[in-house]
Amino acid sequence: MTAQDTKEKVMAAAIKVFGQKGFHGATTREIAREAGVAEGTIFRHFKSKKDLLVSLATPMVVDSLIGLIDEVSNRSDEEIIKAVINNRIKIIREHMGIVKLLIYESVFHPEVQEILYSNIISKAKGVLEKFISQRIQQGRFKDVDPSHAARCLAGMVFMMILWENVGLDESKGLTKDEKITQLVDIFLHGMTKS
Amino acid sequence: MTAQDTKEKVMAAAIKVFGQKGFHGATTREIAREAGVAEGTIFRHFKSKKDLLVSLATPMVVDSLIGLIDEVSNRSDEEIIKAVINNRIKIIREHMGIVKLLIYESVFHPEVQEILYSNIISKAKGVLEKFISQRIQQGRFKDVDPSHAARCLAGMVFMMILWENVGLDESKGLTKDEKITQLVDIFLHGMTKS
Amino acid sequence: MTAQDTKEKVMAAAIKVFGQKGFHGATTREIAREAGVAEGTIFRHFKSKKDLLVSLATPMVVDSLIGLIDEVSNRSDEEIIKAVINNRIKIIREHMGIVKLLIYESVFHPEVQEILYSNIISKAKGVLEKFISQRIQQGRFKDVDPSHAARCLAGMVFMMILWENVGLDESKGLTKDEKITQLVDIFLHGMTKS
Amino acid sequence: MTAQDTKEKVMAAAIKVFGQKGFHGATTREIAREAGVAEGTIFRHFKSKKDLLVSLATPMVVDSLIGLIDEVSNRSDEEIIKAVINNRIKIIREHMGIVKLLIYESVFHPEVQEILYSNIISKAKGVLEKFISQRIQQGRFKDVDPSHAARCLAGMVFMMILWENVGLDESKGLTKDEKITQLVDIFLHGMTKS
DNA sequence: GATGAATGAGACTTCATTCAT
DNA sequence: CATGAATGAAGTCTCATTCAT
Repeated sequence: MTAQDTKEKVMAAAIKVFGQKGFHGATTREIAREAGVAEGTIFRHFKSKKDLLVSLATPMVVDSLIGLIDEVSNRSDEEIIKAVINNRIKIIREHMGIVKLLIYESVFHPEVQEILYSNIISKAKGVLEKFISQRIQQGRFKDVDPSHAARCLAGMVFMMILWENVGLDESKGLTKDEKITQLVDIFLHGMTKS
Repeated sequence: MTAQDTKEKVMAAAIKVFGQKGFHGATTREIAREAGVAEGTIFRHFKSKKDLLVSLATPMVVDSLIGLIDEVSNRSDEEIIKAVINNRIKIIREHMGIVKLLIYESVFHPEVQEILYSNIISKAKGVLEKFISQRIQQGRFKDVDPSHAARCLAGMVFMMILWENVGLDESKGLTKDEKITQLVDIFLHGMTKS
Repeated sequence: MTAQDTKEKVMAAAIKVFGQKGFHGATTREIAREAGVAEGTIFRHFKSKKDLLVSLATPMVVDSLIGLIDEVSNRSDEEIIKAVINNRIKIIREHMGIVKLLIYESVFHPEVQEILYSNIISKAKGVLEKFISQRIQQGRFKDVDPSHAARCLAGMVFMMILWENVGLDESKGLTKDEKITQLVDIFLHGMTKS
Repeated sequence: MTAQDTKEKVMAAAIKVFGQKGFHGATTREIAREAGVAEGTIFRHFKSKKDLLVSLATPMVVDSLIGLIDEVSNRSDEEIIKAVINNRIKIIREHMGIVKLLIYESVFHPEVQEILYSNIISKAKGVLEKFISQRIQQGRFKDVDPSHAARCLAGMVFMMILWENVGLDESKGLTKDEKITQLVDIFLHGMTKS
């Protein structure tokens, strides 16, 4: 077992326990137990509990977010946006624990917010923004603020996931796919009947 | 100074301190100091720190949410939705401390989530849903799931506010009003140029 | 409602609550509630919680303990001792709450011990001692230390009651009367078969 | 210094401080100071203050109580009973602090009562009961309830110790040995002169 | 005299962090 | 490097007692 292995075991355990209990709710004891190491070992690899939290925001989710648009750029708007959304949803679902955690803690820990924003959100938003800007320049989208529009779309998606995750989602009729289809349709063509 | 006054002072202080530090980050000592009472006094009025948190979710925001739709029902869709959104934003901005608090704490405290949902969200969503359902029946909106559509709109608004509040909002050009206008336009007519 | 009434209500409540929870386990709040008065009222009548405890040891049980021997002095030893025991048991049962309380608190509160001893026990023991001394002088009892003998008898009775009260008394066969009969028989004639 | 050593130091300190002040009267701070450890250390070894109390009832007194009768079984009744009593007295005197404590707390903590009864009292009483039963079967003791008789003897002894311990024992004349002799004599042959 | 809200010292307990092994 | 016992500051909460009404 190398030192790096130990470090990764601790980080994996931290994601799990932080994700379930939040930063303050989690104890180093529980993280250590989950990782199968002694409590002291954590502090060999991370200066403090907070340092451990911050370290989680850096490399993890980021890498799978990029290099998506190009592969699909010759399809229809609807297909592209759906692909982006599906990719995002997949990532968020896979990493729900840490995503919830980072969002939550970012409110109270500015450094987490900073990392969250610059590493994850700005990149994700950039992908959408670039796409929207293109379409506006091509005259195919209305002349709205691309950043604002990207956030509108992100907001719809995010709330959809939030709602599912809350366990209070009573919209019985729609499958996940139908929800995404309707959502994209609203974004592209609005609610008003032509 | 009546007992009720004291209780309210404590609640006001709790909103402030919880809002700044989060539930775990806040200490009863600081809340007491902020309220100008002894620490023990808090526990005359609230069984525990958590009870204090939960009590904040109950009466506060809820009451100003209702009785809005009827007054404006003979205006255009755009005006109605804008009115709803503006009303909601005003309320959220006024109570930003507690709203942030409740949303964030609801992630780790199921009872807060429950209260938040049943007291605040479900009512707010109901207003929108009813309106959307009407329009669908009148054949003026597409036949989407009203609950889902309402959540899409709410998501856009919510993320807009979130973004403003995070202090990372770099969208230079748009005033708040313009943002709402664009947002409602996207919701009603979509991104695609006719 | 006179001041004296209030004081007595508080004392009665204190006997009950102290008896159930012990001195430290009882709270003035609960005593006040049990007495149907405000918490502050207790301190109008008693300097402190401990003062309330001590006040309970003084007048209550004492008075019914005396004036017994003379009335029965021309009966048999067995009858006399049984009469004394039954009288004592009756009193203890009637006042079980406070008796338990005083005995137990006397372990950690010397002043309660002092009061318990001088007001209650010494008088009760005196009755037995005087009787035993008489019998020794008459040559009908062995020449043992009367005080010691009295304590032996008291110990037997006391443990019998204690045992009953603990709820772990598994001696199925014997009625209370038979137990007393056997006990007195042991005291008077011993275990050894003639 | 092993973990076990620390645990034992804490238990020893707890016996001392609980014994002096009672469960509620003792503070974990004082126990820690007495044990020479930090307050937090107590809670590494015991879940709570009450857990510490309960742990004291388990192993301590019990082990020295057994294996006594057999060694002396070919002596006279008087010698046997005296041996039992002396053994018991020795143990109780050695552990007076904890014995007082457990008796006291057992009144208010049912789990302590349970432990006290099943671990200590039932075993001690069993020794006596078995002996008395034997004698009854052999026709050497009267046909009384052995359990009841054992409690009578125990009551005499217990009150004798209690009295000594109270510091109010004014029986000047008798040595401890004489007291035991008289006590056993009363139990075996009663008060009545043959 | 009675009330009960307020007090604040101090109780028990948790937990991130250190350090000798 | 890893361990885990020990630490002690800091947290929540209790409760006897006071005092303005």
